[in-house]
Amino acid sequence: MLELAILGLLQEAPMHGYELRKELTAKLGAIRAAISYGSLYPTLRRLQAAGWITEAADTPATAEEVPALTSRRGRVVYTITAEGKERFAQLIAQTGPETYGDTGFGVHFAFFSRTDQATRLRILEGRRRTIEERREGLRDMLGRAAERLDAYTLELQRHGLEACEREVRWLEELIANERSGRAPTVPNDGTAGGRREDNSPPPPGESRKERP
Amino acid sequence: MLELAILGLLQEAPMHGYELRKELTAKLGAIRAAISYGSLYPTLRRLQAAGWITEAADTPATAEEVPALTSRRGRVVYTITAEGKERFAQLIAQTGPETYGDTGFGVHFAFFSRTDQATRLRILEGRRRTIEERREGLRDMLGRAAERLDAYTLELQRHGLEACEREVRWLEELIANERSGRAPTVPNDGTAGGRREDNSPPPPGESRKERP
DNA sequence: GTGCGATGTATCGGTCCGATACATCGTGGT
DNA sequence: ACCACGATGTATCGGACCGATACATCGCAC
Repeated sequence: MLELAILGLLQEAPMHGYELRKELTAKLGAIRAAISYGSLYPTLRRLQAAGWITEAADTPATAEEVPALTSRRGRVVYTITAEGKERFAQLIAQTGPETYGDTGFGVHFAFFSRTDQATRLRILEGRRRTIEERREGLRDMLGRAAERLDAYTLELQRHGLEACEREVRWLEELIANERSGRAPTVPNDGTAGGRREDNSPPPPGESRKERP
Repeated sequence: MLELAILGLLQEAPMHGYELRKELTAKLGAIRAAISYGSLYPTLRRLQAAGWITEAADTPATAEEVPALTSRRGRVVYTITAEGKERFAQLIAQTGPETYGDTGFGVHFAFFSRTDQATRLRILEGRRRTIEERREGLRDMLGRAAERLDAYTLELQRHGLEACEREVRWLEELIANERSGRAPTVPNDGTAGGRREDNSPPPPGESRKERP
């Protein structure tokens, strides 16, 4: 999963590790907390060994002018290679069980703008299937096995069931949208607030002021 | 996390691995898919080495009668020890950042019927704090950095934000309920009260008897 | 002038997962 | 009478990922 995410991000611009982590956190913030360096750096090493990215010290071209003190030491910039782009295309196009799990789906979805429509549809439907199954499992539990579980566990299941139902509805919408031809849900104009059409009552006083 | 869950389950009844996994999946079905044997068995080994559980072959006492053919071979039953119960009490009572993450919170919550009220409250509030922070991060993203992200990523964030808001509301309810004294929430029909004959006496001034 | 938070790279031990292997049991189909 | 198949059941291995930790630089506020 990390491999896919890194390759996808480096396709937008070369970056160094710290930056990569920040972008990763921004892009995947909805599904995972923050990528650990303990996985990031080894993965970068692995990608480099496979020839999918290249590593270059970030010494400015005018290095001789400020050689020692301000030398920006250590900063290592990673760039994706042609083989890396190929690898990304291969990873992003392939679907399977691991694509439908929470993390896998999230990462794939985050790169939907680089995924062709047929694959997008396949992933959305596979994810829906997965969540529907989880939902049915929870329904069964709340029905048949309810008396075996204590009230807290039951409440947890109930909350999980609700989340499943909600996600299925969300996926339905996305699938319908996808089939109708238009790419994303609602296009993002410059007004930065996402869409609102169902709920979210309190917009007013929020017009972005500059710093006081 | 697995350690806590296993200790908690074995406190209800001795079990063998397969059964443990099923119960684990039932109890934690809302938060994780299914526990892998690749983590279950090594953890069992670890718990046994620490003296928190004991292992016993499930050969029936009348084994001599049907020695070879129907010998139920292999079946290994694990039982929690006194030290194990102590360890569980210690684990269930301690709170910290890892208690507020998705998995950690779920496992702790699933054993709330064995947790004293003060700890329950502390965990619920910590979780709420964590989700609120995640929510703020997503809000910022959707506000400030919206133009830097494509429509699909934005939609993912929006969905994540909604989930955060929903969970915060859920937690508020649980906290209010907890403060008011009644143990679990009372969801749909009010008949969800399935309890087993647990003994959870240790914390004073907490344990709820079922007589109003 | 100095402490402190952000930037930045890197490793280590440990937890957990997915794939795989293998054996037994009951049931139903042919 | 046979056996295929899915459930039950135990177990290991390689790999992905995390949390803690260490260390060094930079800008800036006090």
